[in-house]
Amino acid sequence: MPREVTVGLHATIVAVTGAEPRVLTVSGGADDGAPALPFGPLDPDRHRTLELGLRAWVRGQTGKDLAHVEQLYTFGDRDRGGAADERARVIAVAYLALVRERHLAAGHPAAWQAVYRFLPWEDRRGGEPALLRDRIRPALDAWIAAAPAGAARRERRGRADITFGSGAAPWDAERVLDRYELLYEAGLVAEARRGGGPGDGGAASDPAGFGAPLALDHRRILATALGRLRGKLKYRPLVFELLPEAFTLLQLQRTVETLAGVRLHKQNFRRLVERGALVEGTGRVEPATGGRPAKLFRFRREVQHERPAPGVGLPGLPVADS
Amino acid sequence: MPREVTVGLHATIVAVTGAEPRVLTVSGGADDGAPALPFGPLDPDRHRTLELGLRAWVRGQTGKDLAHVEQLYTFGDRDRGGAADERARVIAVAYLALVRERHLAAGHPAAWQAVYRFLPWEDRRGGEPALLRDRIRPALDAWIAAAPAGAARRERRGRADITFGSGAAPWDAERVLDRYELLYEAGLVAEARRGGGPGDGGAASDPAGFGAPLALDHRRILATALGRLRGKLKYRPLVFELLPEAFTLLQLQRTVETLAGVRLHKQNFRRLVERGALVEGTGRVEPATGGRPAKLFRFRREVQHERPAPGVGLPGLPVADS
DNA sequence: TTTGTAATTCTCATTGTGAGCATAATGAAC
DNA sequence: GTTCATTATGCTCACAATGAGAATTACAAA
Repeated sequence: MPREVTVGLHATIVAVTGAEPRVLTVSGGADDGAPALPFGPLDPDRHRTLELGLRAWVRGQTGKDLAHVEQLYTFGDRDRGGAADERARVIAVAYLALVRERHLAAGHPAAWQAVYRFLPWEDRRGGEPALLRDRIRPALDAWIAAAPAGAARRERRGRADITFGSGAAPWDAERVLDRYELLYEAGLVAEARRGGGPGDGGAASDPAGFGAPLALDHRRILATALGRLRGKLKYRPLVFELLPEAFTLLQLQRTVETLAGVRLHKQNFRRLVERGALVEGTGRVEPATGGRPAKLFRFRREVQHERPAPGVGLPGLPVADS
Repeated sequence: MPREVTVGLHATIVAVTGAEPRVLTVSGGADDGAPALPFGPLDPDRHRTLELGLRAWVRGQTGKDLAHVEQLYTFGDRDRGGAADERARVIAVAYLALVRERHLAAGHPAAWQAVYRFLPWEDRRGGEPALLRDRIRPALDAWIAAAPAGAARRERRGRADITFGSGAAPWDAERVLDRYELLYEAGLVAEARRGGGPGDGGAASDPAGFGAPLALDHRRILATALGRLRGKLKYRPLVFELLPEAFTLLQLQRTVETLAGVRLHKQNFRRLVERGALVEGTGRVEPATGGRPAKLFRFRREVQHERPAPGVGLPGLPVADS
């Protein structure tokens, strides 16, 4: 008898609070202790569309309506990081959702976690993190050297240079998934060492320094989500889904930086925002945040119907603030 | 008893021949006569991954191995353009595949069709097509005028301007899906008028001038594929999957133009290709194609490991050849 | 030889991007 | 009450990328 197929709707729900991007996780019910992304099964009888199905169970679990929702990717490997299920084949349709508040309905097993706990090498706001220099690059060098000399080794070297940046190639903030997959192939993230045995390398802490693991292939999904989010910031006004109604330009910039994982040049950032006519002043000012009071702005929703790609442009290179 | 879920793997197989992008279709087995994209069901027992499943049945059907394959989107609406199936909920995972040859194993019900038969407004190589000026824009104007005056109408106007271009917004070649969906909402494509009755508006010809329909939601899938392909051309060297081993720069340019649906400035195009070090000379020349003989080039596969985004840049604006 | 068609080389103006200087407006420290 | 730290805001400059086109070269066919 053929196995059945079930469809799981996975949500990567992202908010930004305290200058950190955070993701909603539930305590992992899987075979290891790692937290998991929340998900609900598709009810083929009740959910008219996949997205509506997702919204329905998220509302049921957290009492919140999702603002921005977009489909990310469909994962369907037979053994998605856990033990293969003998009874049913599980297909995971992953979504990215953005929410403003981090408030949760009380009594839920869900919790907000800093995204960079799971992908620490992605946060370069303070320059290249020591983790990258001291641990990841050496480990990658070893992985490269482990390949037979010649084309195979050059291939590994090239991939590492492109994904993690090097002299020639800068650092492409969007290649989040490429980087995670490279670390996975090199056997450096805990998930790669999970043979299927319970508790095998799946510690929720991060002793090795290569980021805390998530259940099954959920860290891959999170990497997909962060990469997509970073890419889309450039040409869609997504940041505003994460900000309060009124905000200062510095808040806006910090939120973008937080997601992009790099610092931006303040004056140029403002030039872009103004040129794009993305915001309009409210007339009010934010009472002193430590310096000269900042004007408060609100998002001009009309831009979406005015210009083709109204995003908060990320520059090519990460640039330090002056 | 809950309905079962089955997963279909849909392939948008694209090749470029005779200065036209073509897509592989099969004669529609659905409730109308429109052709369909080929697809095969996921076998949960035999296919280890979704992509392997797709490759397996494509190989079985056409005897060909796919070169480039990427996942596009997962469609799961209950009523995906056809009559709702009472027994099973069908989820469609759509893929884009690129192939070089258009040769088909003999005796197959598949056929290559020009992509622009289904999306005629997307081909602007000869300037804005008359279809757009004479039929689509007037029809859209009527649709806009049909909305209650005020915000609703401005919203429709804005969407039409952005997706189909206007004075302010140029023409964004990548917004293929947006355009199709707008035409669908405005009730202008045949699929939108299919109530479910057989033969209802599903004629394979194109009397109304809004493109030939495909079965179910397959034209939506095709639009997704073309949009993705156009976008990815810019930062990935995908064109070369569609070209022979050796080619002239004009062949390369024509292939890009064919997919992008716009003419490009020859000199600038060559500058981009050279600057990107995407190709290398073979030393041979193409014996006269009508003028001065052209050097033959081959793709430098190494670039993929050298630079982060080695694409054949599409310019922002469509520019006539000089 | 003339003509048509491409291939190839160069210029040039305009715009966009990365960086940095200078000035203004606050609250907190002394 | 002056100084200082901190942030907002305005302006300039160099340089790279882009869009457009002139000019020149190489070949086949008429």
